[in-house]
Amino acid sequence: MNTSISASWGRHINAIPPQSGEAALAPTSSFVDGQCIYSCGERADQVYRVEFGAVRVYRLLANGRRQILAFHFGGDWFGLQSRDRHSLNAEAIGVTGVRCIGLQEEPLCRPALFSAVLENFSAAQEHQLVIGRQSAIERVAAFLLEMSERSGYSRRFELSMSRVDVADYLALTIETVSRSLTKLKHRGFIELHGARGIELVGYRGLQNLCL
Amino acid sequence: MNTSISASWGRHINAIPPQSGEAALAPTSSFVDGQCIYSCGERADQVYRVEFGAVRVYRLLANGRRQILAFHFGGDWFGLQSRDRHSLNAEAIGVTGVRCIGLQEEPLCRPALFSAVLENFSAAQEHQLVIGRQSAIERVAAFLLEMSERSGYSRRFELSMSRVDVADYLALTIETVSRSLTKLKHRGFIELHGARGIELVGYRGLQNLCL
DNA sequence: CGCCCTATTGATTACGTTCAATCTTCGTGG
DNA sequence: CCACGAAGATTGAACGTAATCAATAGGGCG
Repeated sequence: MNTSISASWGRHINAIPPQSGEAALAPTSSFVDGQCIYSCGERADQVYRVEFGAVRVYRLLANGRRQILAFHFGGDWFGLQSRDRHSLNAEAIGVTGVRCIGLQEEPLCRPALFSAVLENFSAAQEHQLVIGRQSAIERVAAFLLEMSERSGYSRRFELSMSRVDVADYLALTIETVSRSLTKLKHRGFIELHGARGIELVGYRGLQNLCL
Repeated sequence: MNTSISASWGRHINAIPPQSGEAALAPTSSFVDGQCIYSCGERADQVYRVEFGAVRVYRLLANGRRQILAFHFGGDWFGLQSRDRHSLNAEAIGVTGVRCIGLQEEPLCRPALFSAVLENFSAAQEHQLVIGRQSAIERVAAFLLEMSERSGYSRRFELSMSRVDVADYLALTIETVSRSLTKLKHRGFIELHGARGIELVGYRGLQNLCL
């Protein structure tokens, strides 16, 4: 059995009106924490870009197990699928702004979209490596480095997601994530500032853990 | 520690001359078992399509651990990267024919390529689910169903890869793969015919295992 | 037929999960 | 501003699954 999933909000209704210059192609919608952006089974006729906040893309398995496949942050494209219906769910993490672009307006083969998919693909492969062949502590170290990279390689940053999300991203339990963080702290690689604050003290040490 | 990796062959030299009709755009090369098609660090200026045989795409980690990210079979495109250099290795499994297409000749945004990437991306995500949240026996069951699907949903087929490859694909050890196969046999889901032959007796039972 | 490589099976160990209890953090209201 | 409560996070103990180490069996090829 796995971590229980907090109730998700219903779908979003009120879209922010399109901003001048961007015209009707790219309306921005705002979502609250946990709100669904799209869900498994829906038609996949839009592609999305995170404006602010963060997004988790995940799937639920029969027995309640959840796997988060990716986190997306400002500037990231997401929601592209090979089939015409979504096979995954996307939810906002905290207050999040998302720009939606209809695929009929947007040529599917636009270079920007192409490289966005390649980027997503590449990230998925990297993550396969992490969850496939890394130990718990190595996964957490890799995760912290990834999050640091996403905040412009800063030494000190705040995680936008809870331990449950981290665990379901790394295919671990929250307990193991917590224990691994504690070990990293004791080894002098990181400092913890509250539940979300992370400071990377031994950046190089963390990198050595990951390979 | 992990399974030791058999020595790989050097790079391929003698390409089969381009076939009439396909012109110089798509020369087909033939590879022997274990031969390298491309390796990590090389320039990624080509995209490939499997003509016959099979291909494994993998990465080696520092401590000798190997993760196979994908198997590719006849008709599959592979080798597309987000950066200009390969971050992975590709090797032939058995005698394998591969059609190479230079990216300068081929517009990167060609619809066929786009959907090929989406297909690869989708497969990578599915595999993330399997190695992230499935038990050993569930992974092996999922693998057998995947291989069956790749052979046209046939009930009886031959695996093209060894147990080591299966293990490194499923992020398990060969012993665990072997034990899981034995369990599946004892439960009446499959029959084993030699080391490579698989017969799916309880197709539905296998599917129930995977979700 | 015999050898070597691959696969299977067995025994033990180690790592992460599970179950359970405590502590921290953060939001709310007095 | 502090006290309270609830949710999230940490820590602890026992358990279970897969890894490891080791030995045997099977299959393919000379």
